[in-house]
Amino acid sequence: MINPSTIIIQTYHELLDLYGPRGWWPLSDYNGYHPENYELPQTKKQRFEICTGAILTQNTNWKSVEIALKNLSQLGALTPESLLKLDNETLKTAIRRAGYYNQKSAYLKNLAAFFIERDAPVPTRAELLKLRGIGEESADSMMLYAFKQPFFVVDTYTRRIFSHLGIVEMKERYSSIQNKFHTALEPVYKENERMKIYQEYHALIVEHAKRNFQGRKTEG
DNA sequence: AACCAGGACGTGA
DNA sequence: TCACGTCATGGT
Repeated sequence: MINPSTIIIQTYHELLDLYGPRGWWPLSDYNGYHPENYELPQTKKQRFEICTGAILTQNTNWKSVEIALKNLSQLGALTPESLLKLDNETLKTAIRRAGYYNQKSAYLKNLAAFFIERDAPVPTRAELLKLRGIGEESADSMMLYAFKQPFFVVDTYTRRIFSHLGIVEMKERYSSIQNKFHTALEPVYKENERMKIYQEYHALIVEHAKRNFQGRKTEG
């Protein structure tokens, strides 16, 4: 029987050797990615941009999200307060390229209202999950990249790659897969390091999937 | 020309 | 709980 923890740890090092640090999450203030700078984000505005991107990128190409974010930025609407003031048609037009603009426009306003009402700097995962439009993956992306909390992000690429490696199943429960990664990596890294490892690992998985699975459905 | 992109939600079984 | 349809635009 394969030991999931061994596979998870080995694969992390292999991907890191292959691609190097990725510098997620991209921020417009830094002209995109920022490899080996784990001090970001530093402002509420940057955290809001990350959470906005997390919603816009749901089942959507990141290139399209960049265009939508740029449109919002040009409207000066990349803060919770300013985005909330946009009328819905303007907001929908700005994010049109990212698809699902009817739902996502509503999701973004909910998100903005949450950012304004909440005074504490770090929300809980459960609080994020209560918001419409934020499921488990988006919540973890926000916790990990916007709020620097140690939650490993499980996406479809993770399912594909590690089902191919024989340690998860495609339709396995999200929490079950996440637990395998947490269980594997918790004993190896201190809590302070864990956040960085989870940030890099998810980014490396996406990078690897983009290069190897994009445009074809065969895999090696 | 089908298929996919850094998913989430509502519904009916 | 599970399977399936829906949401929408653009690139390959």
